[in-house]
Amino acid sequence: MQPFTVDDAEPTSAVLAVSGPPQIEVREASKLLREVLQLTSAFESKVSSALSVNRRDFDAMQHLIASGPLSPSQIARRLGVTTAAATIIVDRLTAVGHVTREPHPTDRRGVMVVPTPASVDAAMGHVLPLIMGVDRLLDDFTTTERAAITTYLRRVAHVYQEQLR
Amino acid sequence: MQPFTVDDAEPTSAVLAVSGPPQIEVREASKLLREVLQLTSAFESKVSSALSVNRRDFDAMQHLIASGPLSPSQIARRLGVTTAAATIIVDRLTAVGHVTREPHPTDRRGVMVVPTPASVDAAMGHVLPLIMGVDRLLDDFTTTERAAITTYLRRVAHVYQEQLR
DNA sequence: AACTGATAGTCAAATCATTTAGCTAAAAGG
DNA sequence: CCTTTTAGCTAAATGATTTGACTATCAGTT
Repeated sequence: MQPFTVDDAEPTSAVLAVSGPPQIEVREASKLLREVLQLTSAFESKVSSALSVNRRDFDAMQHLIASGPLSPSQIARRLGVTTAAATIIVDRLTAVGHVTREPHPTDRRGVMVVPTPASVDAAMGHVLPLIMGVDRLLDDFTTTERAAITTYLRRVAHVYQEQLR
Repeated sequence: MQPFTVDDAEPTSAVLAVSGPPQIEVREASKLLREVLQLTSAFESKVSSALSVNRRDFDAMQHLIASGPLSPSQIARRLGVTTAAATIIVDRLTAVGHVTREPHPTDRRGVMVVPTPASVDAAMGHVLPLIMGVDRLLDDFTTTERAAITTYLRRVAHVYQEQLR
């Protein structure tokens, strides 16, 4: 059995759906938000294998691309792993040429992990169409609609942050 | 160094931000969407450890809770792992009492993995406040605003699906 | 300048998670 | 029946992460 088939066109055998899912009723928008979450995960898996790295290493790459050079400890903090793990992640990324280790200019203990331009470009090639495609959607809405969408998302983020403490 | 600190109140040393992040300009909403994605991941990690399971096993639980009893192969398909991995996931979930293995009523090869009511309740206790908190946000918008939000999310999902082929 | 405590990065060994490959039993379709 | 497919499992191999060192450096005290 190989992993990663995304179908799930399961018959589900509606007859057997005794003790089925508990019915939590939420609105369309809430369901769609959840769906986008799932799709993101699938998308990132796809890009990861396109760049020949595992999900975790790609996650590190995303941070490096979004924020520029980071130290191994910063990477560790952002990914929620130990610094030992970060060392190994940087080892793997270095091995495939996605990053280089540069000496930290002022702290001689430190290391700066710098994404290579070629890899940034490669990653961008996969990710930009999505980012831009999503951003362009906003053009089809009126100013007030756009404002509502932004406010909604800001509040969603806020609810998440609340629940995170 | 322990994992999972969520702060990242890094000084970032604005001076050193030479070769900084490439500036891809997108609108507020797009950034917020990305932020919600990150927060979701943090939230799920938190709930996972509250339920004493790893992220993957919690992912399986989410599917079981959302869809009701599933076979190990269905779990494997949904998580994108091998059926061997699914066996082990179900082993671990069984060990901590989150699921039971029941014989499939009609297929004697098959197994139904059933989430235990207590664990469903426990998981719901963590997840429902978030789900409901997010869904309630919609009440503060007008009908047309709500429609815009829903349409936006539907289209976002669509763009993701496009990029997934 | 010399001490102390914290921080940065790494390594080796142990632990945990997943895949690969192979196996048995049962179902499904000629 | 007979063949092929499907479901689930196991054991061994591989991968990934943590734990617990250890060294070098930094930053603040005195």
